[in-house]
Amino acid sequence: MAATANLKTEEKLTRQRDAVLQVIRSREDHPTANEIFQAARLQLPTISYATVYNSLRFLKEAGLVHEIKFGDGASRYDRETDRHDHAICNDCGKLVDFDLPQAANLMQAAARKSKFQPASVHLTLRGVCPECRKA
Amino acid sequence: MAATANLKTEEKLTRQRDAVLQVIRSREDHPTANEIFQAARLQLPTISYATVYNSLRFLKEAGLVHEIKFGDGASRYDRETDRHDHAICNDCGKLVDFDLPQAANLMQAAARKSKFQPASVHLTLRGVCPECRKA
DNA sequence: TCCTAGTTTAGAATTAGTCTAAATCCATAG
DNA sequence: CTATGGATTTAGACTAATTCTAAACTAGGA
Repeated sequence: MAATANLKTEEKLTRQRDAVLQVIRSREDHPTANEIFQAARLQLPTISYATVYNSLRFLKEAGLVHEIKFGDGASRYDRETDRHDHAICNDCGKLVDFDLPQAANLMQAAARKSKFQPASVHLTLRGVCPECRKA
Repeated sequence: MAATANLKTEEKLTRQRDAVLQVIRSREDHPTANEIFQAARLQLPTISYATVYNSLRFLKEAGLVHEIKFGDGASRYDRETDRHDHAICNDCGKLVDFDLPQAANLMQAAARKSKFQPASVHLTLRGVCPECRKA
């Protein structure tokens, strides 16, 4: 029941939604909607593209997955829902999670400068990943 | 000639490219390619969509404008090319620039954690803008 | 069992951006 | 002054990601 712990009683983790969730939880990387669709189809051959998107929206709103958008192509989905930061490789596009607690501490300073009521902060490093550095 | 100061001798700031640059420089906000196209057409009625995109790529590579991608719809373009951070309103999508020099100082720490060779860092605050907070 | 609300499905529609090929521009060589 | 060729512009076709639509399906309560 761990998977449903965050769900309100009226929310249902249907077969399709669970399949999408399991795909994301089973992967180390950050799959796109299309990659999730391909993988989910192995379990549930009739699942449709639209259902994958519907399920992703549902899971996101339930706080079970995290969406990462960088504008470079498709959104990616992350099983890690705690606050964290990202590094993106300028050469190959590889996306890596890491946590820099100091970044979280800058939220108040950022709120002061921008006059926004803060909700979250997120730091993005752009650079070259270890693999591309070698090549 | 300030506009062309950064251009290599073989690069040309054509009429179309200059029109696109002037649109971006004349605005306080961060227009999308489509908004730039609409505005540029007032000056240069035959300019095409593709030329706006070609010009934006050219200006970006020349370092005269900055592209901001958040995955929420279209890329936005910014006349501010120095390093800076952004706040995005979760309610209305408003995008605001600010500079938090402390964020730049986290580049080395982020590089260490991620093992990337760092190129740039950028902090994003999500929250509610002053206008939406009132409403 | 029947009803209804919510969910899933397939495919059409939309949106942002890129590609292509023909037309045009413009600097320079003759 | 004119011809030439490389770069640029144009219009529209194309692609990729995502959302929308409407019909079919499903599960739980009366």
